[in-house]
Order: sequence, then C-alpha cells, then structure tokens
Amino acid sequence: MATKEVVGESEQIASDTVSAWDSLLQEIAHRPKRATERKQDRAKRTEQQILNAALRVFARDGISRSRIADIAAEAGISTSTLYEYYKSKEDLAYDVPLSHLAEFFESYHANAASRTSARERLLLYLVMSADYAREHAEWARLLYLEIWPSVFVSDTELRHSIDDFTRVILFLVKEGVAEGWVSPDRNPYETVALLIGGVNQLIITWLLYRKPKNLTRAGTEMAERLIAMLENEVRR
Amino acid sequence: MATKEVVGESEQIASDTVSAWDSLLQEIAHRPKRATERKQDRAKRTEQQILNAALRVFARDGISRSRIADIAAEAGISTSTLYEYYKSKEDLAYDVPLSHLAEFFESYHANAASRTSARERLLLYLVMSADYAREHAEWARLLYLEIWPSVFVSDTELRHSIDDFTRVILFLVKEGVAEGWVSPDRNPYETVALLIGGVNQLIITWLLYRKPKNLTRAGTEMAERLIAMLENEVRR
DNA sequence: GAGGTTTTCCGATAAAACGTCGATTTTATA
DNA sequence: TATAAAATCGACGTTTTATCGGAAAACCTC
Repeated sequence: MATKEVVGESEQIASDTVSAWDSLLQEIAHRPKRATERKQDRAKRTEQQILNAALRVFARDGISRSRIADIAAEAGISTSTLYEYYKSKEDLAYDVPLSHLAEFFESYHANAASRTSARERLLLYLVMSADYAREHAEWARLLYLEIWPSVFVSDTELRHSIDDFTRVILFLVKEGVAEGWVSPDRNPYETVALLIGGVNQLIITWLLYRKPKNLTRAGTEMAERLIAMLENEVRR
Repeated sequence: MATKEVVGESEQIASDTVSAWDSLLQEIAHRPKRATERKQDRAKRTEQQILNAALRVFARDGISRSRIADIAAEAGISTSTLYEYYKSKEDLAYDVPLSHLAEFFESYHANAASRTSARERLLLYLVMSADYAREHAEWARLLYLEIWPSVFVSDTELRHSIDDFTRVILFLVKEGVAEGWVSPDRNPYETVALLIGGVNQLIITWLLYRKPKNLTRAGTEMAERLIAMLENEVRR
C-alpha cells in the first residue's frame, strides 16, 4: 500500500496501474458481441436455447460426435433454423463457451476489487478458475478438454478471450515483480506458463477422472503453493 | 548415492527400486500392439503408409476437418482399403500417436540409464518431453492439441500410454521424496500436476504461436526451475 | 509350379450427417 | 389491420462416412 510520503511520479504510476487494471478487466469482460444481433425477442430466446442445448450435447457427446440435428432437437427447433444462427458446427462450438467466459471475468473483476495487492489478486484468480470449472463442469469440459488447445480457434472471438485469460495473469505477474515477490530474473511468460499450466492440469485431471475429489480445495492448495514457490525464488 | 556402510534391507530397497524402475519403463515402452497383426509384408507397408499419411493430414487440417478420402489418397490406396485397417476415423486418430509415444519412452529409457538419481532422471524426462515435441512437431500437435485432453480416448490403448506418461513422473516424484529433495508433506499427485502442467503449457504455447522460439532451451529452463522450486520447498 | 486357401485390395453403393433454398408463418410497427 | 421485415421450417442437394461382395495378389502345400 502506497505511503502518504510517496507522491509525484510514484503516485502517478500507482494510479496508472490501478486504472490499467480496471480498463484491462473492463475490456476483457465486455468484449463486443457478434456484429449482427437478433431483432426479435423470440429470436433472442431461440439463440439462447441453441447455446444451452449445444452446451449439453457437446459436453455429453463431445464436439466431433455431436450432431447438429440432435442439438436442434434439444433446442426444440428445426435443423435449418439452427443454420440461420450458426453457419457450421464449428462456428457454434466456438461461440458456446464465450458467455460463460465473460461471466467469469466479470465475476472475478467484482471479487478482485477488494484485493489490493497483485499477490492477492493472482491468488484469487487461480482459485476462482478452478472453482468456476467445478461449478460449471459442462462448460469446463468443453473449454478445457476440447477447445482451449485447438489450433483452429485462431482468429476467433474465442481465441481472443482465451488469450485474455493469459493476459490477466501476465499483468499480475509483472505487477508481482514490481511488488518485489516475483523474481525479476525470470521470463514472465515462463512464469505465466507455470501458473496456468499447474492449475489447468489440475482442472483437466478432475474433469477426466473426478480426482481430486474436492477441486476447490485442491485448487486453493495448488494456487497457494505456486505463489509460495514464486516467493521462495526471490528470498535467498 | 548409497554409502558402503548401508547394507541389508537398505541395499535390498535400492535394488528393488532399480528393478521397479526398469520394469516400469520396459512395460511402458513395449505395450502390446493391436491384437490382430497383419500377415503379409505388403499389408504391413500399407499400414505404415496409412499412419504416415494420417499424421500429415491430421496435423495439417486437424482431425475434424480431415477426410478419410484425403488420407487414403495420400497413402496411395482406396478409401475402402483404409477401412480394412481402421474401423473409423476416430480409431485411426487414436492409433497414430502411439508409435511415437513408444519411441519416446524407449529413447528416454536409454538416456536415463546413465542417470543415477531420481532428480536427474526427472530433469531429463521433462527436458526430453519438450525436445521430442520440437523434433516431432506434427506428432506433438496432434497429441497435445487434439488428443491428449479428449475424454473419448478412455479405454483406449492410447489413454494407457498417456497415463504412463504421468506414471513415470509420479514414480520419480515419490523417489524424490525418498531422496529427500521433494517435500513429503505435499500430495505427490499435486506435484505431478505441477510438473506436467508447466511443461505441457510451454509446449502448447510453442505449438500454437511458435513462442518461445527456442523450445529446447525454454524446456530446459522450465524443467530446472520446476525442480529448483521443489527443492526450495524442503530446505527451510 | 498347379491348385487351393487366405489375405489384401477396390469399385459400387448404402447410410448418415451437413448444409441450402424457397415457401410459409410470425412479429413488429405504423 | 395492412405491410414489411424477421424468423421458421420442410424438402432437397451435397458431402463424407462406412459397408459389402467379388477381383487380384500373396501364400502354402503337395
């Protein structure tokens, strides 16, 4: 926390940092939706039904085994109507996780407001990632097991959102260096890979085998451990 | 390294450990191939051509966009012949990475022979994982970006092989506890997730963005850092 | 090396899933 | 309530996956 003695440039930086943080999360949580929005209420409802149905079917059967016809049926519409909304199965699959991802960012932004240090914010971020996956297992299964790594998401709204996920951590790691608890000698990108990798691996294992049983607890433990490890690197 | 004074039970354990290690890698590197093996040489060649063609096409187009007809053409056979070998595209996709994976285990086993401590063996394992991915980028792209997380690999030969990948690390982590450089207070599965996660995230990032430019170097750095972090946890 | 058997290969075709289009119904609005 | 725009759907064409029966090649035995 900045002391009152510190003024001028330092103050400026602190203020810049706060605003940079807020605008980063603002931008991330409210990425522009698709250009063409539906005009009628009925259509908005239909769109939502499609997304819900798609999430269920994709999570149950996997994207490649899922059939457009099944999703349409589940949504209570005809196959051809679905094509009015999405031009292909791939297109649909890449749109499904977006709303949840935005919701996660928003929820995180709200919760992070009370945390002042980058250290606490990072801890919260990692813990919340795991917990959100547990709460929304269908979504998580789709995102982590089927879509995240896929190359073909490039140049998609979704790829940007996934990259945002990384950007937040990168931002906090750099602040961590400024705060002095992250080693400045380490490549920040490497540190990011370390953090995301550890947590994601935990989530993936849980999605595949339902182990560890308590993902929230395991996520917290992992997050605390990772941060403690980073701190250990500087104090020597 | 065991001192000469230590004999009897301790010696026994050391010997058991070595043999457990060797038999683990033996088992892993030589998992039984598919039950029905081809009888004629011509057919064996055809099978190889299919696998090579499939790797190329899958890596280029992604599994879901790839067409069986394209793979067959690339392999120089008819579509129906391909179906004599694999009952579906999915089946084929899950068989493709296997031979490379076995090769990796074998290569690792050979290289690890000269390393005596679990620490060195673990380091080598992590470094070699990254390096093998760099050397066999098409294979790595298929395995890491498309298949590894997929739920539907369950009950497949491939899933066993992927689990083997984890088992080796788990084995070494437990030995690390015995050797005293891994904290016994930590859940070994968590430690494994940490290690695999960090390295895999690095590999995935490289496959997607070709960053970091030098994967071998980055992999070595990451592996050394991870192990140093584990060591930091015990010395306090 | 001829005859018989098994293995491998392929063309034709069925089955399934994807995707399009014009006609029809519903909604918004004036 | 007349009209235009938006949304829906059934019918149909296309693409991709998968099957099957028979031809061709390899193998085996005498």
